[in-house]
Amino acid sequence: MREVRYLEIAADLRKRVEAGEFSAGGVLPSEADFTRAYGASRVTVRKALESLRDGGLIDSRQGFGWFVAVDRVRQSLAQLSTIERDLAERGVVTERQILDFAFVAASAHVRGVLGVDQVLRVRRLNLADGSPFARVTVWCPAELGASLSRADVAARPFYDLLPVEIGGATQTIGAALAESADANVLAVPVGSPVLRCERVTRDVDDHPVLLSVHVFPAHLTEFVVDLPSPSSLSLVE
Amino acid sequence: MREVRYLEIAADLRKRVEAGEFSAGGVLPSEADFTRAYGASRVTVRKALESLRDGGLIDSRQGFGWFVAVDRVRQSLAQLSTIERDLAERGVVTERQILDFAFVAASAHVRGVLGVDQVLRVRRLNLADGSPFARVTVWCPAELGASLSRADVAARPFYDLLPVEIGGATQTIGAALAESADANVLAVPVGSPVLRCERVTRDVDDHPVLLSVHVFPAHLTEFVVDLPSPSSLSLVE
DNA sequence: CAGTGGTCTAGACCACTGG
DNA sequence: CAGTGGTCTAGACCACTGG
Repeated sequence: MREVRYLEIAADLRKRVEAGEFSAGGVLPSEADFTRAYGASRVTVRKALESLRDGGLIDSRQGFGWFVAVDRVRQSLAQLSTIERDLAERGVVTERQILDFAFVAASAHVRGVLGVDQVLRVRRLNLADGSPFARVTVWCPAELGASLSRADVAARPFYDLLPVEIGGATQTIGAALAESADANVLAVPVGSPVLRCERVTRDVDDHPVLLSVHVFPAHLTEFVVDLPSPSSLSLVE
Repeated sequence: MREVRYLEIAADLRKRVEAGEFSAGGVLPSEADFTRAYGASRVTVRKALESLRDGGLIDSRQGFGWFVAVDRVRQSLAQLSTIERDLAERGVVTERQILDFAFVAASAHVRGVLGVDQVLRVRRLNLADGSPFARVTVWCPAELGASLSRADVAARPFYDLLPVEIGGATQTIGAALAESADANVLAVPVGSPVLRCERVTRDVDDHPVLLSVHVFPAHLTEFVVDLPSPSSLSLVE
C-alpha cells in the first residue's frame, strides 16, 4: 500500500484533535507550523486540513486560523445526516437495548410492504452514552430472521446480520406526537413532538427485506440535507 | 467581488454538463485540455473538477478520465421530495399568498446566519388548489431585496428574484408543535405536530443570501429520501 | 503592522488504463 | 506504449484578522 502523505497527516491530526490536544474551539498551529513539523509542502498540509474540515472536525477563518469545530457537523459527503451518526463521529458510545424480540403475524401494513405473513419484530432503544435517543421497531420476514438471536440484534446492525446483500432504502420523514409507548422509554412527555421515520430496505434485487420505524424526540434530533446545486433547489421550492 | 477562478470554471463546467454537452456516462476532456482551454493551472482546473465531484455531478478514475456521473451518490438529493413537488407534478395549482412584507431589524439568529442588521422579511402561505399547506418565512439582506415588490414575491420564487447566482443550500428538518400563528393559517389545532424546515441558501461564492423557515402540518407532509447504496445506509443506522 | 488562511502557478513523479 | 488522473513541491500574491 502506497503511503499517501496528506492522508497520513490527516489521520495524525485527527488523532491529536480527538485526543484533546487542542481544546474545543481552540486554535491549531498555523499551516506554516504544520509544513515545518510534517516536512510536507503547504499544499499537502492544506489537503489534510481540508479533508478534516469536510468531515466537520475542524474549521478555518481567513486571517485567523484553523480551529476545532464547535458547530454542528456538516458532512459534505453524506446527503443525509442524523444525530446517530454525529454521535458516532464524536466518539459517543452508542448501544442498543432490546425491548422486545418476537416472531409474530404481520399486520396488514407490514404484510403489504414485506409481502409475507410471518415476521420477526424487534423493538429496541438506541442509547448514546446510556441515554435513550431513539425508539426503533424493525420487522423482517420470519424466514430471513430465523437464525438470529436476541443477542445478535443487540450487538450488530440488522444490515450486517441478514443473509442477503443490501441494495438501498427509501425513507420517509414525518412529524408526530409522542405516544405513551415512546414517551415512557424516551423520557419525554406524551404529546411532545417527535420525528418519525419509516424506512424500507431492499436487497440488490430490489425486494423489500426490512421495514423499520424510528422515533426521535424533536429536541434531540434534526436531519440535515445538503442541496448542493441550484437544480436540486428548484425541487423543494 | 473578487473572481475566484476555480469557482468560475466549476460554474461553467456545471452549465456545460447540465446542458448535455457530454452524454450521461460520457468522458470529459482531459485535465490537460481544460488547462489549455481555460488558461488556468492544472491545480486550479482540478479544484473545479473536484468541487463538482463533491456535488456528485461528475466522477473520475485514475488512468481513465473524468466522466459524467451516472450512479450519482448525490442522487438522493435530487430525490428529496416534498408535498410541494408532488403537488406540482400532479398538476395541482400552487400559489403564494403574502401575509407580510417588511424591512425589519434582524433578530440575533437571522443576523448570525446572514451577517447583516437589516433584512427583508416575507411571510407567506403556500396554497394548493386554494388550500394552505405550508407557512413560510423568508429573510434576505435588505440590500438584496431592495428592488423587490410584494407582487414580485407573490409571483415568483425568491431564487428567481435575487440579483445573485444561487449556489446551493443546507436544510434541516425537525419536528415541532404548531404555534398559534401557524395554526390560524394552516387550519390545524394549536399543539398539533408540524414539520419545521430551516434552510440556508447560498450564492456561488458560498455566502448566505436567504434564510427560510417552512412549517408543514404533519398530516399533509412527508419527506421522502432515497438511500440508493449500502454505503449511504450505514450513515443512518 | 505581522501573521494568517485562500488562491494560484509551473513544474514533477507516480499508478493506472486501454489498446 | 502513450495518455490519463492522483499526489506533491516550492514558490507567489492576495484578503483578511487582530493587536
